[in-house]
Amino acid sequence: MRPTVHDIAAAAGVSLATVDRVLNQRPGVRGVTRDKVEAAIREIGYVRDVAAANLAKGRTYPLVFIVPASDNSFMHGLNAEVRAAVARSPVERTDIRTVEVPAFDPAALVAVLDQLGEERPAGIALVATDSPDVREAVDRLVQSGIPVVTVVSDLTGSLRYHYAGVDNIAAGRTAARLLGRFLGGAKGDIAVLAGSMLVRDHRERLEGFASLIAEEFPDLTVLPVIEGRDDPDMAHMLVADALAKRDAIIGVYSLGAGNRGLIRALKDKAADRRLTVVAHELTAHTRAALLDGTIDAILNQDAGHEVRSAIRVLKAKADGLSVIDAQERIRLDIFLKDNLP
Amino acid sequence: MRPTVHDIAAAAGVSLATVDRVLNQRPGVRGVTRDKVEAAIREIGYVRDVAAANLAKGRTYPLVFIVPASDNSFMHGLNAEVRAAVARSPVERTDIRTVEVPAFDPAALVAVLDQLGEERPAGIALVATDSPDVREAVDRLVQSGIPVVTVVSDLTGSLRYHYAGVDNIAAGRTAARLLGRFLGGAKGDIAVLAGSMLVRDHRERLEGFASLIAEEFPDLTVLPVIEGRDDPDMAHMLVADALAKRDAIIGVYSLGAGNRGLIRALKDKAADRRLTVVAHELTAHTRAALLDGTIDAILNQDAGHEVRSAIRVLKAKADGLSVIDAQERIRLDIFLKDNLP
DNA sequence: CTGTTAGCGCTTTCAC
DNA sequence: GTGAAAGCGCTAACAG
Repeated sequence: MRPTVHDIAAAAGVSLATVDRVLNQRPGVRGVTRDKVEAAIREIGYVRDVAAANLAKGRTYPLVFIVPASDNSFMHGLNAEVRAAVARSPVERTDIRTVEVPAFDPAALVAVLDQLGEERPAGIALVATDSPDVREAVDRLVQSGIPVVTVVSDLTGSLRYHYAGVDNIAAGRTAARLLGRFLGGAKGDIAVLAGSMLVRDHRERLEGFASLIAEEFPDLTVLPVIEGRDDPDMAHMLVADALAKRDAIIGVYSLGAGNRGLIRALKDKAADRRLTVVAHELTAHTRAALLDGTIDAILNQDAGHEVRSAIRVLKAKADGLSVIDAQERIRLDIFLKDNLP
Repeated sequence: MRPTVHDIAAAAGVSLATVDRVLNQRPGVRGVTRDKVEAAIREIGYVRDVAAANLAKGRTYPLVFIVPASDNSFMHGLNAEVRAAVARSPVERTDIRTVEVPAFDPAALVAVLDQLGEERPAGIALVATDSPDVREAVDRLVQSGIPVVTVVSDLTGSLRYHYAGVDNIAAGRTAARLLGRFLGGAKGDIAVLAGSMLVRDHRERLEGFASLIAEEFPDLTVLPVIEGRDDPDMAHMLVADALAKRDAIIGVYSLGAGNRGLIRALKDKAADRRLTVVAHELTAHTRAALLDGTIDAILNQDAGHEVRSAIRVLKAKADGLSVIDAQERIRLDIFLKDNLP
């Protein structure tokens, strides 16, 4: 049988209450007593039973998920995953609420964050829009004792506790190598479609992509980025336009969302020429396009994993527990036609 | 506040003990009473607090992990992950023991399985060697009430409860497409290195690989498979031999373990010719080879994920709980130089 | 500062 | 068949 608080109490010659105070670093214990108890804990090899502790506390953790109100499949998927987590929350002693904010709008995000500072939930997860104001708002929250984790897009330089998302520079580089190798030494232009350079994930993907192309595929030219604001219609228009104007385009890298529009534009052109295409985010649309050959490879981040990970990390933090690092690493999935889930 | 057993008892006008009997489908309750309680449970929307239940039961789950005693990095890694799980087990109310069996030896595996039938652990995870005897031994266990899950290599047609591993046919097809596209339409032979055709995972990878090459890359010829028994030295010898004999080899697919030997053979030949290589399993050796350009892509299964998943599934089964399917899907990781963890 | 006591939600004797 | 009561390991009032 594992040692319990009773064993510690007996070994240290104190009461349960005192053991509990030491265990939870609560005040009201003399230094000597504390030392005695701590020694007993160590000698006896005690490990706290978190389940029992949580049962006794009867506490549930109010968590808040802030997600952008973007009308694209990726964000819909992310929302669905958060809802699934909400459905599971009674079992997990969490009480999750979601808040929608306009996409790419730092001011709106700051307003929500500041308001949450009043509410004081046990933790906050957000898809960060990268701006100094947001960074400051997050830092205020953290300093007031509310742990914050970023999901999908990070906020480096801030005090956020954790980032549940992929390494976007690596993602860009991976896309570049895939595109370069699939093109097999051909010479030509590459069109890049992004959502907005305001979010860090998109900026980083572009950066990684451009640098690897420059380093290893000098015959390829990366054209100026097209910003489609993750909006299908806008993406369609801009890509169609680019393809019409530029005959030298032999490949496309779509690093944001709104791929529905991209795919439409590619199909319009299908008769004219065969492009090699790498896109981000597996959705119903990109999946179909991968299967029918319009897209050659899809890079993906598992939104479900990101949401579950963010929650696990926030909960562990609240419980003062550690997590399994490997389990919280969000990997970059590469999907070809053959390994779709 | 969530409804508890007390609420059910009150609503149904019975005692806690009776509610508990109904909840755990134990005998000793009249049909009428049972119905009354079940109605109350339904109306009140009760969900059992598993943590509390487990606390009261004080039960821990004895689980057994059977792993092959293969001397290659992948199996070492798998072993390490099992040990890590063992280290975590006090916290998770599991009591995990590992048993080593000789690799590719159905008889030895059967002996161990039969012996475990006596011991009656709460669940068994094994890396299956595919043979009718093993299948029967597993079926005997399952029929005697011990849930069994397969890890890494499956045992289809058996009564195993779950498989924690990748889809190996898809893995083979993915390797084929990657190799085919990287080779960019070249004509030549492809050497295939496997461990043994006795394990299902290797057979399936080969099958997927050969079929996709045949379908989509008719200019490539898949040579008869080389069986290196996942042994570095044996692999080295056989591959070196094949490369020396066959000048038309332009690509290599290594679908098993023992890549240390393969890499050595490839490096010996490095001066002569540039091969395109896809290998399975990310280890210190394959990682280095990917970075230095000896290997072009690595397909991987996350052993840590497999082990954790097997345990979660077994535990959930023992607790009568359900799992999050997406979380238990073991994906095929594709690593290029740029997205290594 | 320290100890006593009564639970958290569930299971499990042991009576009736 | 059914119920009362004790207890799993921990926390939280409330006394002293």
